[in-house]
Amino acid sequence: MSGKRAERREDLRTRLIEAAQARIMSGGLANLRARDITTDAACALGALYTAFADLDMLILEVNARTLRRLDEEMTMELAGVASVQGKMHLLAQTYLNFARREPNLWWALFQFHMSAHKQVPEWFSLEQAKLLTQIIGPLSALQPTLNPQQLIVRARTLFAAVHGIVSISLEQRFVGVPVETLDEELSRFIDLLLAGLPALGEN
Amino acid sequence: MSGKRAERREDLRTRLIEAAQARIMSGGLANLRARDITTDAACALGALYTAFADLDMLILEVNARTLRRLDEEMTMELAGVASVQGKMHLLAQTYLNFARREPNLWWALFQFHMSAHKQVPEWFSLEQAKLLTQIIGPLSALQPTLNPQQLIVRARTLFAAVHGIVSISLEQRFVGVPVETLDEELSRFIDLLLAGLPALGEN
DNA sequence: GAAGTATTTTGAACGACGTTCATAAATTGA
DNA sequence: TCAATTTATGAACGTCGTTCAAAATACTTC
Repeated sequence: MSGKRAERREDLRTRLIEAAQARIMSGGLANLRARDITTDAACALGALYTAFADLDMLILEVNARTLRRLDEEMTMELAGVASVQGKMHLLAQTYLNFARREPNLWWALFQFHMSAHKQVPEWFSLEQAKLLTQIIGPLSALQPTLNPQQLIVRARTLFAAVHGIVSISLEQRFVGVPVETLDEELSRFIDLLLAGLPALGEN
Repeated sequence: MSGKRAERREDLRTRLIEAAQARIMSGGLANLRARDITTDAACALGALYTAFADLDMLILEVNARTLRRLDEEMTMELAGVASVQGKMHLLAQTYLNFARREPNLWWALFQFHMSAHKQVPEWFSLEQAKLLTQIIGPLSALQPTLNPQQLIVRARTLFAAVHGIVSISLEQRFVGVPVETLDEELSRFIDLLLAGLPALGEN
């Protein structure tokens, strides 16, 4: 029976992913070690390379999980909200809260770059695209003249702006800037976007 | 004569910084190797650690140079511009152009995180703060009711937003989003900010 | 169920990395 | 000139991701 084989193999993959996730969560991507992961997952060092092509691919799986959880959380939060303004505020706040609650896993999403010339798998790109879809919903109401392609570009721009604000604040890159007022500052920023986006017209 | 000593020491530091800068420029921070740097600088491997505490401190020197050049470029570009709107547009465009022209050096500014529990030196934080100052100038005209501390926070927010847009676009994190229209998209975004900031009032 | 074959698991070994340090070379002061 | 002191050197160390021959396990056939 080859089902047993696949089952054991899948179990190993799951253990490795969960061990890696726990390690990233507690120590950050920079302190992730193949030997620690395999020890935690109770398997040999070499076993990692029977389940994944290399450490990068394992990290990518953890990142995919993180993206999925972020996406689910946004879907949950957005469920009971009717107004476009409320949705936009909630998307930004949920993003900020997620980053604050799980900073290391969130950081891993962006610290990670595919090494050498290996391509990011398509399934991961699709996972990323789902995040943009969350924004496109309310955005299309604010800028109804944009076509689908323009909506994607605009959604990416808005996501990037919010992400930049959240990330530069959380990593405390600039000294002497308080991190406590970030919620308020981000909310003001969304207000600014909400006020300005309709005026952008067909662009 | 101890002047000779200091002179030779400073010469070594300069050679190492320039070698590291060239290596980062051509291969990115991820492919920077201590052995490559010392070979290029025509000194022994151990010499690096007589001139700098470790590789991180050398990278920090390169990043400081990059920050200075970016700051100088913005000062130059802003020289002949009178209108607040023009200044804001120019700051964003200059930032984008710099990132496009020297992507690896620009990336190194943000990829780099001080390892372990070592603190970023004060002289580097001051160099970073100068970037914000460029924004505070025109910003204070747009929001004259903000006090100096509020201006710093707001300037950081605007910088972070623009940086997020530039970085996520340039690293092409989201597939299927064209990078050609980035200038136009960024300019629209600045328009949005310029239209909305005065309306934010005293916040 | 035993024997033979195929698959999987293992961890020692490899090469590359940042960093250190005993030693060699160079410089200084008398 | 020569001893004292400072500086430069690169072999060696510990750690990392990754590989691979060998051992262990699973499967097939009789």
